[in-house]
Amino acid sequence: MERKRAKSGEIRLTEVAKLAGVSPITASRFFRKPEALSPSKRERVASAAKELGYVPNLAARALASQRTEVIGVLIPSLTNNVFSDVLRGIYDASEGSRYSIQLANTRYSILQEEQLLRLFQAQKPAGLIVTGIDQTAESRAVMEAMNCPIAQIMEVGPDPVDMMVGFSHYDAAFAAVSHLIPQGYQRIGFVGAQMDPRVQRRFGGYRDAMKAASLFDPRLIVTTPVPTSITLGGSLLADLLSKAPDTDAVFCGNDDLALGVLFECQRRHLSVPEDMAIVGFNDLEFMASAVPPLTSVRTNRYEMGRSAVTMVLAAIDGNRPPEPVVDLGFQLMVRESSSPRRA
Amino acid sequence: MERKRAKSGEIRLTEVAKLAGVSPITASRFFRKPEALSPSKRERVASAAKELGYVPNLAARALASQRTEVIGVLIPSLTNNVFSDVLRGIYDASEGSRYSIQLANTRYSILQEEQLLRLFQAQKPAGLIVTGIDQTAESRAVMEAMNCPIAQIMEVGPDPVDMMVGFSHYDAAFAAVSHLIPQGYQRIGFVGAQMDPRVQRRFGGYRDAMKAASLFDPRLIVTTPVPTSITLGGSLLADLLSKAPDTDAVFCGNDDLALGVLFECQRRHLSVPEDMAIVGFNDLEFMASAVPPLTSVRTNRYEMGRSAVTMVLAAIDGNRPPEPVVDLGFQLMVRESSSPRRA
DNA sequence: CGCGCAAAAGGTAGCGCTACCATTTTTTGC
DNA sequence: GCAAAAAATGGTAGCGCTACCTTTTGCGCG
Repeated sequence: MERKRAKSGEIRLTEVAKLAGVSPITASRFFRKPEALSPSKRERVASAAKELGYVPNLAARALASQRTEVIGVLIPSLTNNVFSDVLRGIYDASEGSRYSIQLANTRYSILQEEQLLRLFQAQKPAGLIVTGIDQTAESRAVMEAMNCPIAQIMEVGPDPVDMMVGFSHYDAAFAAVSHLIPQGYQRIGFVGAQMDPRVQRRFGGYRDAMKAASLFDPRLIVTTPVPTSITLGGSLLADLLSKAPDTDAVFCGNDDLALGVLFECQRRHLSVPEDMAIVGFNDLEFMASAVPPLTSVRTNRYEMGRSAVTMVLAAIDGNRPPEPVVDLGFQLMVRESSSPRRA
Repeated sequence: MERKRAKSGEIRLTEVAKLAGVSPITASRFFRKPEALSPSKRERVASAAKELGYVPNLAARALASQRTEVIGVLIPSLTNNVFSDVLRGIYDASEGSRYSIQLANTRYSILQEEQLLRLFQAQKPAGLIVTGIDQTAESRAVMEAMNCPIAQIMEVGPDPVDMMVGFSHYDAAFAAVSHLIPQGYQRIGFVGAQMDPRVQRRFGGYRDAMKAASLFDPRLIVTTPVPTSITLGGSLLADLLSKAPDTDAVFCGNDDLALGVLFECQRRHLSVPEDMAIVGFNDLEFMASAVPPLTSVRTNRYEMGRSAVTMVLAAIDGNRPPEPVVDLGFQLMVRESSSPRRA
């Protein structure tokens, strides 16, 4: 009894072709370029496929055609609301294209990122979207070897691997802090968590804006590598106030911290902005509906995801954008929490 | 000039085998079962692979072996914080296993879900995790045809496709509302958004708890199919108060709405809980740090993701759990926002 | 009515890997 | 010290699909 390799038992393209009375290659074309078939054959293949419940084998397709219809996406966190907006943009833009998104989570670890990139490499994605511009040399080497369009998102900077869509966190933070100063605030604290590269650049903007106004004081700075959360914002404000009780404003590394700071102010019966101004970063949805509404830096997260995919898809089709680096900018949303000081 | 099919140009296993002086199949084994090689060959293959920078071709592997090392995950939303916790559990549990997660977003559409399931089917994942228990008949048929372990998460119910990890949204809502009543609240409103199946079951719990106490009144109910947000919570409370100005408590379909309700109360100078009690659902991180702290129903989201993956992985290895349906329960977190009424 | 050309369809030969045996080498038991 | 069992290795033949090229068909036109 001849024992041959077990077949998968699934319907194959050949069976569909046979039922439709065409050659396998014609059936194959039906799924890839239906307009290349004559209407009669198209009809026959379609009904044969439906009758048999044919499901194409993507692995076989990928192997034979040497390409996949997958776009890999690397993001550092799923918990952070910021990325959910980026992802919405990514998913929306990929909708309708025949590409599907493969998401991976680096957890803010560049080593994890390196590993995931190698995993993606084995998958030969048609395109790649990675977060940030601080990859390891090894990661860069892998990306450069991947031979597919790559978009770095969230930031802009020199020396893109391929394409870039983002904005300057430094400039945005600089603008936010520079807005507070003429409003009459002097003892402006910085609270930051996670301290990933982007938060560090925001800190840089804060520092330089403060120095430019001769207001910089290291006692006004409270940071932690702990992942960000709303609760953490409260503790960090408590720390800040114990170090610098005369703090009259806080620039927060992100909006979650800002909301935590607001709650802590409420708990301490500090009124905002009279006793304490608050400025956040990202302008998440709740900032406008908090009481009082909180000032923040609006960033175009949805659009960032959307453009990254659009650029990658265009590049796959050979239409590279004229300018590989796109700066989407930011917008300071001034609200009651940073109103001019009356004192 | 003979024109043959273009090779990918990448290093293949054969090349690695040649350099290592072993047969291709031995090299292949090195990557799948290294302990089956003698130490000397293992060493030689390893260094050959490294020297050539070999990257395995996953498509070829999947085609030849008839399986993949991918677990498909279908969730309805990326924006909703609830799922980010589930996803963390999923990613954490898959870490270390050789399986990778392929995430897809149904956007609360069962038709989208159907389509994505078909896409997954073509990929032959080793396992599948889907959200909820309300799939279309067509979706169920696809899942049953997929011949891989499947876990439904977020809810428990009768008739699992395969396995289930969740809790009863009905019971949780019933418990939350039943807690409010003996505290002295009578005119307890319900605000809900999105109104996906789980929120509808929460509403069922609310309704039945209210009816059981003879407090049910349709004027106390405000819902919208619009996706949930914090801001929306404020508008829904406004609607509720215009329909039923004597409302003295609100049970919110989720925590975002609850926070929005809190902000709206602050805006209207209604004190919580004296003028208005608030109860949310899910117990997101901010509930405990809000001012006042907000009562909510804690759900084991992280654990849900973790167990789902653990169960699927075990099932892949042939170790099906004795009980296919796991109820992770819930916990009512009573906080100041639902303190006993003084009036 | 045959010619030329484009469109449609088909044949062949892999894509890079692993399942399934068969074979060789090493270990073990007595 | 030798047979039997176990471990390590190799040869062969696909997995299901599509690239590449060739052949057939359809059709307008002189």
